[in-house]
Amino acid sequence: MPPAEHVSDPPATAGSPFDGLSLEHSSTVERVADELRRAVFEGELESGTPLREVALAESLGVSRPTLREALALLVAEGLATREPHRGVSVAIPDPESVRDVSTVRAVLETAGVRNWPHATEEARAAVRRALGDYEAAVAAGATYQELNQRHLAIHLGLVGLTGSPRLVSMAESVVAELRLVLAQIDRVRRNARDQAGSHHHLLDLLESGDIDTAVDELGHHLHGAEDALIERLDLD
Amino acid sequence: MPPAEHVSDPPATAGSPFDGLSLEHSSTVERVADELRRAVFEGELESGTPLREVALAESLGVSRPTLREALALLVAEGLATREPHRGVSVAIPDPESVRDVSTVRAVLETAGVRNWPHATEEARAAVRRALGDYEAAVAAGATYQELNQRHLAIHLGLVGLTGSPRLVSMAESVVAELRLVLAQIDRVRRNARDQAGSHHHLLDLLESGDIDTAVDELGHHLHGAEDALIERLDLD
DNA sequence: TCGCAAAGATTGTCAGACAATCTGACAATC
DNA sequence: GATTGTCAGATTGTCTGACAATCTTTGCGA
Repeated sequence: MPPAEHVSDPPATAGSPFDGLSLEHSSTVERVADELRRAVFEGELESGTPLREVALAESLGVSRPTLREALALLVAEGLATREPHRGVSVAIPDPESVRDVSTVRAVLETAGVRNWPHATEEARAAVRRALGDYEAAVAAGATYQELNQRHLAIHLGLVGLTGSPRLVSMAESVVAELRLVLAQIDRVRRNARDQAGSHHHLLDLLESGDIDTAVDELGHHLHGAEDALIERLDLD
Repeated sequence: MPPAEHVSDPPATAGSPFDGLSLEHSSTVERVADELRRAVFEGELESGTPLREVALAESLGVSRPTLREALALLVAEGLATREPHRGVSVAIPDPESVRDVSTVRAVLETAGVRNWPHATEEARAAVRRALGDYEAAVAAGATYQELNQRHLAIHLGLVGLTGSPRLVSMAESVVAELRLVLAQIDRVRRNARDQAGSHHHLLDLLESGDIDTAVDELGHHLHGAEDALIERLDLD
């Protein structure tokens, strides 16, 4: 939820003596939420698993109110669902929500791509960097989780082209839901397709200024991803 | 926050004997959050007002943990901000955030308008109804608050044309921020311009199938609103 | 007047408790 | 045999009270 804390880097070469200082958010509830997210994204918690308050609180060494706040965060992010007097459980992705998430991605990312000519150079550089990192990870044979994460980072970068913090924040939210879906799908067979080619093509189109074709390409890419996800989801 | 509860109506004529059953959500924290939102939207709480936990809890007759959960909701919605060890206070709208909210609105509402031809008839009817309600309120000389609310309902209806619950939910979030801004601006002089003409024109364009012109019209409308808001915000 | 230490206020977190509600099993009734 | 009523256990929703950490303000001395 913290919408991209750092913003203004120190003036390039200056190199303030304080660089690796982030002082982990001391908020206990944030740390608990992070741990829960991690567990969800890594597939340690299966969809539908009830998150019992007392057990979890004790297991994590925090009090129940603190854990409840963390759970509320997870619920707000769509990673878990709460039913009155029945507690919170890990969200169970259904085809309908996958379709909706894809719709949202299409709207947000298309807006970013269309804004490529007017985006800041920094935002454009971020997209190039994300693509480079992804390709490097592919070449290095990274884990499927890292590939998924870097892949999604590219798409977040596209939304970043809008220059709108709120749109990026919204994109982060749906991407989190997507990571949940991916984690569940890949719980057993953990494979992440190499999609570097498609993204590279998209970036080439943008660099050459052919925005309309880029939008089409993005649409196809997202549609394909949506179909693939739903198909695999239906197998369970 | 409840993202459109009802979804599947009973099969048309079937009509289960239980129709008007909604049994208000009894959750205390929800009721507290509702009350706080109301107070913010009605301008009873000025921007920057610190929301002291003990005082508020006592004043509302709830315990501090319960109030804290409600505050967390407000913060998540962007209606309030939390600073570590300094507590929660009513968000203070700055020009930058107004600009960002306008950007988000433009993206979401444009997506809806572009989808007009493919939207469900129900979604289209909702837009017509919202516009009708707004015009009726104008004619009846309703309060500025009701006018604002009905006006924003039209724009929510536009986003509804996408058929995406998540996009609508996101739109609701930014609209809430906008209501906060409006409440603060109109705290003293409470005037809401009559904008029925512009919206009617937009709907006419949609009905006639001239989507591109409608998108342009929407862009102008939003841009004008953004400028007007920022101008008035700077006066304070 | 300015800087600094002590006091007060406020938040972050915890522990324990109780009522309301859900779940499931079993008995009672039609 | 199926529906309904009842009960025990488990879990959540909420409250009370408390304590340490931190922020803000007051007051004092240079």
